[in-house]
Amino acid sequence: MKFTMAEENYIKAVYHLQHGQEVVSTNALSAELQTKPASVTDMLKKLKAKKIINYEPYRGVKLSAEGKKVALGIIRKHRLWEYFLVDKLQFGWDEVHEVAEELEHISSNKLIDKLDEFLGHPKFDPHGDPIPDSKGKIIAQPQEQLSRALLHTPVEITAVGSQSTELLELLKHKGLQMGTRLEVKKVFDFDGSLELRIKNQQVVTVSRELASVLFVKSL
Amino acid sequence: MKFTMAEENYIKAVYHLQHGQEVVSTNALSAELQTKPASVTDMLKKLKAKKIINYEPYRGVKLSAEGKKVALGIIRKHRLWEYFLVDKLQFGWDEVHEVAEELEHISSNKLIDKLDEFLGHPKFDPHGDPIPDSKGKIIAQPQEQLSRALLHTPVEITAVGSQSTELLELLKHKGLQMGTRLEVKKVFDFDGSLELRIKNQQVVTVSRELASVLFVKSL
DNA sequence: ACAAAAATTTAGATTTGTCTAAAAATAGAT
DNA sequence: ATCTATTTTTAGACAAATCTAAATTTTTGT
Ligand SMILES: [Mn+2]
Ligand SMILES: [Mn+2]
Ligand SMILES: [Mn+2]
Ligand SMILES: [Mn+2]
Repeated sequence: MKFTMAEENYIKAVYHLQHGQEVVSTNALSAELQTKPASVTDMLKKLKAKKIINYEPYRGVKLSAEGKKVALGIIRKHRLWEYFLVDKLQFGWDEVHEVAEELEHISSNKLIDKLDEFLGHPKFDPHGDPIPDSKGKIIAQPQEQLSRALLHTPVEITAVGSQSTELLELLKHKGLQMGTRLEVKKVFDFDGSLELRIKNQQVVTVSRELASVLFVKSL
Repeated sequence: MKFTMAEENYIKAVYHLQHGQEVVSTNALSAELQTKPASVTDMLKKLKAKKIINYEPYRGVKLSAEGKKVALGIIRKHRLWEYFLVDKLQFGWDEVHEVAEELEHISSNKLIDKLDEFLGHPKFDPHGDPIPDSKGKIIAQPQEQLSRALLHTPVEITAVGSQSTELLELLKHKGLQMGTRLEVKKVFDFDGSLELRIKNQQVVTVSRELASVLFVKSL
């Protein structure tokens, strides 16, 4: 089945918001997509008619099996294009999300499979998020939040929990990026802020908010 | 100024149809874009309001200076993406037009300039058409039709005058492509068909219609 | 259990891009 | 010069995606 750009953006948003949640609310979609709740309701009816979502009025929404497949296809495109932009075109990892937001809607499947091959079948995008394969299989990575990491234990940043320019600007300023190695020196109970030592470098302080959207793995 | 996908497709169509012609007719646009003449009229009013075209009812349409700039920007994107698909992703030159038709609408200028650099600033697309530079400058290639080439004179195919699958299928079958060297052995007055000797290879016959959309340069 | 608050849906309108059918203008032929 | 055929525009309608305002349903707090 074919989908419009608007439909694809809704499908992807339901997928992202569904993580952890049982069902996704109209308001959550409205906030995510920057549209009014009334517009969301209209689209949910349409996607229900296409059997992409399970939806009952006032009861929230979930992707159908078919809907999950479609979502993973869009996410695959999004992340492969992001990888391309950073790896081949030398974009900064904080500049690619907007562009990929458009590129993910190019319809050709042949294109995306050839791109995948050209890039060497990358497993993770520049933000550390796993890239689904052509069958829609995705690596479920056990994500450990930096805010829960053990003290004095070397870890490496493997993913960030948001693509907002604001977050990426802050990370760049603090000298943090994908693959940065560090350890937590101290956690302050008053505000939840953390003091980190970046491998062989300076000590930086990060807020509770920041530490909760940074994911790490132990080394 | 920003343009919708539909607007961009109209602007590009006017540019292409304008070649040679003084003005472009509503019907010509209707045929090129596969829409009804009434729809074309509506869009022409909109583009006139945006000062992209010069248009008077019943008098035909021409691009304004601004419109030409916009058209060249879209064509630049289209041809760079075609080059990328053939050169980096190993697409056949007959498979890229449809995909580029979508990719040309990705808005980021930074993307297209970085792509240009990545590709090594190519001057011609896979069909032999010149690629405008970032300022909109385009090489005006003196195109010599094969149907007008001198007998027994070695020439090289430099461009094809259409992107239709039908044409490209025929060329593939005859063993003709960009850069193929050949000479015209004979022209038959009855139907305008030509007998060609492909460099160091077999002799093939091509119709008048085919010879008129193949462009060559003398060697 | 019920009233108030919050969330969601419905109703009706708008924009964009398209269509069909009918009217108007232009071009072509005698 | 006039009639006819062709081209083009206008008028009115429709689907997609959005909005605002109002109605409805669900949730929450006492
Ligand atoms: Mn998108
Ligand atoms: Mn990403
Ligand atoms: Mn196009
Ligand atoms: Mn081309």
